[in-house]
Amino acid sequence: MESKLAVAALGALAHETRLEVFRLLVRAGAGGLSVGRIAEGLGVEANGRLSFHLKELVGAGLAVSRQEGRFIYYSTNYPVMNDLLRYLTEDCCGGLGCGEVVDACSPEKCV
Amino acid sequence: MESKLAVAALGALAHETRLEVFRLLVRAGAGGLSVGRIAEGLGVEANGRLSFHLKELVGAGLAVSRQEGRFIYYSTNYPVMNDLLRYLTEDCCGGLGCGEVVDACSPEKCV
DNA sequence: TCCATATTTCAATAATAATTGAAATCTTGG
DNA sequence: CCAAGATTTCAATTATTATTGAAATATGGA
Repeated sequence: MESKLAVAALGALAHETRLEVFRLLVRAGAGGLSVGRIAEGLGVEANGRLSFHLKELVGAGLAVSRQEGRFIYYSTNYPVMNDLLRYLTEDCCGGLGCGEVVDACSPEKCV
Repeated sequence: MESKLAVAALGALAHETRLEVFRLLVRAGAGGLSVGRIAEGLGVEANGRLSFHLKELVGAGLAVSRQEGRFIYYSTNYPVMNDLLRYLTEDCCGGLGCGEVVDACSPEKCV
């Protein structure tokens, strides 16, 4: 992962609402959630502000969206999330083997 | 970890210089690096700007500093780093066991 | 087609963070 | 104690990001 992508992703997460959205999506798994469900999960309205924050997460590469009927579903971009975590912990302690993130979450391994 | 602490930590990392400082410190391990060495590792001057960024990392809980002789050493705050990574991946996919960060780096386990 | 639900866009304003350069502090060897 | 290296503080300026509210678009069912 490039430094600029990581900065963009971290900047997107450095906001209370977006961080909660991200965590909600991580919990939701590969299927994701509609905007309405996200708003519900956060206890906020599905308004322009939420839409803006969702767009920011997508712009930073941390989420993807897809249209399904009249709903739009957002879901975590797991490969980018894993890249980001790896980038943060890379070569920890000079590579002395004290543990490094490989894949924090791989939805394809879910039961 | 509380949401506000996570936002502060992510905000501190969402900056090119600070992110590189953090990664440098992660690589350096528990002993950390003096400000001069950090500047060297980044290819910048040890000036007010770098000092400000280091203070930001400490303020966000991601690093700690200690004075040793006429040098000041900064090092990663590993427990906070691990908390942050756990916070981001918590209950991934609803807890279906697709892998979650436990401890990305535990310097006490280093060889 | 028309309506209701779902979601986004936009522009103005407000708030926060980054950069600069110069001066100040702190530490130890001579 | 003084000088030099190491690091920090501060205030002014500039740049970036967030919030608000209202209007716009898109979709599927009656």
